[in-house]
Amino acid sequence: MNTLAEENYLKAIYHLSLNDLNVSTNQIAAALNTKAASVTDMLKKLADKELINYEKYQGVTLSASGEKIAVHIIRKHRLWEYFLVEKLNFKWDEVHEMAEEMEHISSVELIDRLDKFMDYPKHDPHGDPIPDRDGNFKKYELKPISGLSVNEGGVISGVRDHSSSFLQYLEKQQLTIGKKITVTDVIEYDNSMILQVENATTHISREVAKNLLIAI
Amino acid sequence: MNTLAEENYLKAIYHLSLNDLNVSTNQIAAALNTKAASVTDMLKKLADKELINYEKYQGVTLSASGEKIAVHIIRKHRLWEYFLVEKLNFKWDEVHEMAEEMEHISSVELIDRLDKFMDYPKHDPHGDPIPDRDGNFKKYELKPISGLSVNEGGVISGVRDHSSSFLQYLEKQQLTIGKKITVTDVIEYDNSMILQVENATTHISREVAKNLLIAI
DNA sequence: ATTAATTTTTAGACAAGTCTAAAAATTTTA
DNA sequence: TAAAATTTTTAGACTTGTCTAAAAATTAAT
Repeated sequence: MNTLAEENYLKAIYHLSLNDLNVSTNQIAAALNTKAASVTDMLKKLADKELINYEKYQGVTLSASGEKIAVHIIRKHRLWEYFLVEKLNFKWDEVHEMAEEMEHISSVELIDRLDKFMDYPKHDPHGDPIPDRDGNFKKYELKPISGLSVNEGGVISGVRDHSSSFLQYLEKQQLTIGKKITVTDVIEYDNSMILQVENATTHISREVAKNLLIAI
Repeated sequence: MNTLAEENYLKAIYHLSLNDLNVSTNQIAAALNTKAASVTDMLKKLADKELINYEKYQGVTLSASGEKIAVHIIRKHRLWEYFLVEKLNFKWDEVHEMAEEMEHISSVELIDRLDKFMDYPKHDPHGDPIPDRDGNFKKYELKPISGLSVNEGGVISGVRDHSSSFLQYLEKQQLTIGKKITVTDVIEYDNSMILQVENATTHISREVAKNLLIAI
């Protein structure tokens, strides 16, 4: 088995790999709130275990086995988040920290039974897809609302910022997963947007629009 | 917060304290599968934090705050065990190791909601009482079957050995929590016992009888 | 009541994971 | 394309929790 620290590094590298093919030491340090020197030390260990492909100064990618572990951790994280919201009635902005701890519970059988208990949910409370026990999940495309023009719209299906302050803001504006929105106006000056959300109208900044995703 | 190692020491000291007023270094080392020297080191740290009362060579007791932490960990352990058996359909002999990991999840709110979700169970799958959120629970008396004479009996309410081999054996003999038993014979030679268990008859060794508990 | 056996503590070492400060490599800029 | 800025790595140190070996304290035995 891998240590807690190793699991957190693999997960961070996985997430960063979605944006950049090669992940840099500094990116990892920022994501894990640690120092570049510490990251270099850990990268050597992960490379020794063949969980990453690492060449000095060139950044890293996950190996097949490293990615498998990362995806399994993400599966656990998202299933526990679903459990916390659907069974224990937490709000979507309250569950991330708890799931950060729970994702390290090791039993595979446990997580498979939890999956079955909840009837194999496909997405977590933030719209992120939940990998199945083999690590497969649709990496289906989402795009930020910021790319839409007037009269375009779609169904809110995910977020790029998982911070509780952002999620609380969305909740208050009724901008939650599954809601249908249409862009009614784009303010040229600051690129903010007026949205029609079911019966209501909301004005959101470009910053918010960039972090709010709809299905393509 | 306390580290994983600290939590495990507090829990071990709590369990050992049920049998002996003062817990020795060697007892702790045996319980945690570690060396006496390591235990001494940790006892100093716990004493610095005022979680235990410790005087060199004299063994330890938990302080009020140490006991509170230990009981809370036990609460979490037993609630997770209940969850695993009642919601995820694990067997009573399969859940201990998983609960050993889950008991360290820190959120108090999570465990209180889990408690509510399961409708405030009073006992875990092995008959051990579950402390409430304030740490209160009936330390009601159980006694081993080995102390019974012919024609005496009671309801199976707990076990002293939580090993999966023992639990599997009991399961096979139908000697599970809630079953009513009566001693029909005691073999003088080896102190083994013949039990009437509902419609069946079973012959158990003294070793088993000492680890199987009934309500007084 | 000494000696012997056992238990517990101390001393010194090691692995994991982190840090700061400085050196080396890479990238950017002029 | 050489100097400047940035990024990454190395070197050495610190903390936590563990270990072995040896010393000290306690308990048991003759």
